[in-house]
Amino acid sequence: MSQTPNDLTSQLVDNCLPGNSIDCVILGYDEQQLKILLLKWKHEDMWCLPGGFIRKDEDMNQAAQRILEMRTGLKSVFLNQFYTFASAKRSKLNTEVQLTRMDHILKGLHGVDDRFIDWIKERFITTGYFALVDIRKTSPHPDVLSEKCEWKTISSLPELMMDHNEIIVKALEHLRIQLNYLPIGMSLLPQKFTMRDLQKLYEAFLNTPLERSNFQRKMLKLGIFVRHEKHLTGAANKAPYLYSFDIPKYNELLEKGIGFAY
Amino acid sequence: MSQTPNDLTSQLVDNCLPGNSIDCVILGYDEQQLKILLLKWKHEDMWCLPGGFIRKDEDMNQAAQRILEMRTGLKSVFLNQFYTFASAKRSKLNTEVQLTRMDHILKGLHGVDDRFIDWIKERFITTGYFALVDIRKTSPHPDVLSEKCEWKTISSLPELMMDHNEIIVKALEHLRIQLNYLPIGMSLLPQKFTMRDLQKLYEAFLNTPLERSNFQRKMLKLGIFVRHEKHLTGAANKAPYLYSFDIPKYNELLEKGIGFAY
DNA sequence: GCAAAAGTGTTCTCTATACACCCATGG
DNA sequence: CCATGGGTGTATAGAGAACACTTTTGC
Repeated sequence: MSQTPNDLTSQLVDNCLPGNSIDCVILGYDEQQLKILLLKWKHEDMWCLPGGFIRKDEDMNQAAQRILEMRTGLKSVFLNQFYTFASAKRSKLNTEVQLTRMDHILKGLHGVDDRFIDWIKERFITTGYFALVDIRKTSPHPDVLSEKCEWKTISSLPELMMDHNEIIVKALEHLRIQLNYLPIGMSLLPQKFTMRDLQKLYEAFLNTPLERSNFQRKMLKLGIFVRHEKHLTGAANKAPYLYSFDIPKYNELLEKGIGFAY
Repeated sequence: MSQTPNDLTSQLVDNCLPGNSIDCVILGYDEQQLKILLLKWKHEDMWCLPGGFIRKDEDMNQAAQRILEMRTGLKSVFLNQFYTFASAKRSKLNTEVQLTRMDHILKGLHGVDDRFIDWIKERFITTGYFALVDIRKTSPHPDVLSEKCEWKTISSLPELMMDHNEIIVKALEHLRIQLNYLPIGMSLLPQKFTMRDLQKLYEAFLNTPLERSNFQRKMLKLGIFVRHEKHLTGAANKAPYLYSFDIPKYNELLEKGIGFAY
């Protein structure tokens, strides 16, 4: 296994901050369900959040953007830091079996040597970011450790590595509390959508059904929508209007919070 | 300058995580104003947030509690992590003059050697915590670098070291967004208080005057208060009732958020 | 009695909610 | 013309805002 200045060891051990990492909870919405992008390890039924490390000359927020772009192909989407996980034992949450497998996978990679193994086994503090993306615009790419990168429905997530389940729980908690200040509609829906789409999205977040006609009226009264042509679905019923967001007005309103109760 | 196993250098360099620190925005309320606890450096007109480092075997949240207790004497108060500051240049925000002074102070301390200086000059990622405390219960203590530890009114803060002003701004932003989910009344006021006290507190947060009679009615309707005896101030007017929080009910309501608009 | 602040009442408006009704669409 | 879902109307109850009125306290 030849060592070049570009191999994994030098990329990480020499160029990244030791003991600090990033994990991304990337949220999407499709088929009326909230989904999270997860990675599956090579040859193992072991899932984890997309993550990475911070280069020595790089802002952590930049690093998170870089990681997000590598996994989704997306630039400039909504991305927020939400919590830093730093319990002393978090790297020890893996079982013996998991550790052995991890070792095996790592040693099979090109450019990994003992220096790398020592580096990665230290205590790590990881900062969680969450992103809101339009699933249809993403093209998921696995990283070197994984063979799959897939959207998983939030209500049926697999067991995850280390404390990654906890990280997701915390992300969703933050989401709930900040809901009124987050651009969920604009980030998660395609550019043009129906009021029904938007309602279903809110229902997914609030986990409760909302009254159709009141939702429509209250939303439109906010004055943040542009109405477009009607959308003929081919179904035997009245065609709904398509809407998009009036972005300046949307952002202005977001500052104050977009509150709902219905 | 003798080196013992208990000196500053070994306490920090050998026992703490490198490159990671903690800064605390400790919020109190007194004389109808929000205040933050700040430290003043020895011999210099240079202020900063109380902070510290994480021991190698210690959870970061524990470390924050330890730091808070050292500066205020308080255990078990409301303490929340809110953001991790990790721009690549944040340690380089100090001016040349500040750096020289810092060097001078550090070298004057017992148990500081070159190893320490090298350690402290590396890039640091700092995690911000904010605490809500009852000022009357605190007894502020300076740390080794500082000669004063004082409450400063939020509307007239001094210039702070590095990015500490930015950290405070971010803390207040988080506070504003999470306001309805934070136990501000219970944490910042003394155990017994009047409705007027509570109103003034909310006015300080919301930065807007509220209508007295409506505030009182709406608050009491929440059903989270216990009414006590009247409080005779000695002033020539009707004496107000004292109240305290019904803690179980208060916590239950907090989960859902205590919303205000008045 | 008077001033000041606490406590309670009243009125008006606005919003949330529930549900009724009509409209478009395709079979 | 019927079933289905979209769009609009309406009646009622409750919340919020403004302000009037009464009560308590010390001088």
